[in-house]
Amino acid sequence: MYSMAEPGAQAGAIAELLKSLGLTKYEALVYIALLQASGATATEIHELSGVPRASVYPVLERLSQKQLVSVSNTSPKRFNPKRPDEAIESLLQSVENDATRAKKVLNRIYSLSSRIEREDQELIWSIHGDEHIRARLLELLQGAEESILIIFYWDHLKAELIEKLLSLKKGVRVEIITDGWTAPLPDHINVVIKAPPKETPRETGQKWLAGGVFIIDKKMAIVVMGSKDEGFTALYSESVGFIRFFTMYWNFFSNWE
Amino acid sequence: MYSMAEPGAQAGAIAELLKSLGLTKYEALVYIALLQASGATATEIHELSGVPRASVYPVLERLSQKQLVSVSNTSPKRFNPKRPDEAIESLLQSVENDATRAKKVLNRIYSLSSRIEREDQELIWSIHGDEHIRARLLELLQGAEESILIIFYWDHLKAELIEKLLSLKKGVRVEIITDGWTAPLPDHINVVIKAPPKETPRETGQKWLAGGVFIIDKKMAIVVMGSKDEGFTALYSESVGFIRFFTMYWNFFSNWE
DNA sequence: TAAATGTTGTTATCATAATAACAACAAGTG
DNA sequence: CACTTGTTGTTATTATGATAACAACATTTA
Repeated sequence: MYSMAEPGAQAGAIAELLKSLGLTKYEALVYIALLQASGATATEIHELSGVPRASVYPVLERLSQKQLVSVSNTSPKRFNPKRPDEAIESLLQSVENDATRAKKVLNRIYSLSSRIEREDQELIWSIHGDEHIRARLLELLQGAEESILIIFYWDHLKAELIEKLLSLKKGVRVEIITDGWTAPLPDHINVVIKAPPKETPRETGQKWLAGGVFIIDKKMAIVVMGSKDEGFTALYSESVGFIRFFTMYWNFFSNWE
Repeated sequence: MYSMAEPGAQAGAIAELLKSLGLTKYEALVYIALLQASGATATEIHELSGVPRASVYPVLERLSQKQLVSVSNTSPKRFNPKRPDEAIESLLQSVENDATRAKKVLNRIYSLSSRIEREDQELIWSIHGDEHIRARLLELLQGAEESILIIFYWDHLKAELIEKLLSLKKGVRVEIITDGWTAPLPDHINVVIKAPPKETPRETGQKWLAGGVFIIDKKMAIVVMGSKDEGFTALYSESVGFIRFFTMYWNFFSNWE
């Protein structure tokens, strides 16, 4: 039994997707099986889905609670799936309901709470992981109102960064120090090309060192650094000291060589 | 310690909501606590949330993976929550992504699968539960193209049903037998008032018997019946026998007394 | 300064509940 | 009878929730 055209092969992957809509693995598998054989009996479903026959019954019960399948009153019972787009739409709907309700309450808690003013701006926050840093960085850049200073040696992110910068509103003055630039240059963006700061053989220590400094509106700075093997770390802060330091750093670089 | 205005009291309820967005109970509780004290330390969070101090660390780790909190690199560490609307929006976003991907694949499976034609129309399907029946019924009525025949003695649903019927497109001819009608009467709707079929003392057996018959486009019939204490059951089918039976039933009623 | 105390962050361990998987059986069906 | 269906109970297995113990520091106090 090595062939069977296994739709069950990809079923596992889809099951994962359906889990975030609140289904269990079995519920997902059973539903998927039913789509391939509307009106199947419990046993047929069991065979198609790989779910133990005994488990199929309670699972179908739950699915019919959730309005994803209907049950015939024949003997043996037969089951019918709700059309997938309807099904997913209705699951999503209920998640969205929860989301808006949660949003409402949480927002109240957030604004209502006499949040202890802890001089957030004096703290330095850190983020780990390529993806997280990327997301946060783009988010922060998006919020820029006046000016952005950048030092940038990080090939991986280059394309996305450029795109984001080009999409900023005109009023924002952008100054960039980097090792190469191929995109169009609106007049509010000023690029200075500099060779990467290869402090002698970079292979000493780690390979593929990359990094960047971003200073936004003179009141928020983000520093990214990392290497292929150690992963990336970013710091960001509104602390005046932090900003002053990296502004100096930027100026130093800007006037170098 | 009986007062303290317990925001933790409702926290449990909100935690439930957040679970459908993919958070665990602890993740929810910790995040909620953080909203009340941005920039708190692990210990403070522990005190506010009731989550064991040792558990707070891994939970915060997961939350920061999910981009819901950021971490300072001070000692002790301090934590900052993402603004609740952003947070929820981004969680919801990822669920929606999964949903659309799932929808795509499932629809393909559904349409592609040489669904064994099992003469669905010969089967009779059943639904249980007030809410489920309501939802399905309205959905089916919505799909009507030509005609709807109705026998209706079910106070609970009356308002919604009327609304739905009035919202149908003009082409659909509607014939209703019921015990009372107060809404406006467009000329494609025809109502016959009849006293409920009280087959002598209805208290014999169950109290509050209610029910209805709906025949849509002469090719789909839904029958609802139930009582306050036993709950409701609905049958629906495209079986010709089923439809013929209830059409006769309708005619019988229509010409009665 | 040395000892005592408290805090933080980390790890290991245990408990519990949800889900998954299996085995057994009674009732129904042909 | 042989077979299938539907149901029940029991046992893994996993994810999550909860507790305990500890090393590293920092703070206090004598």
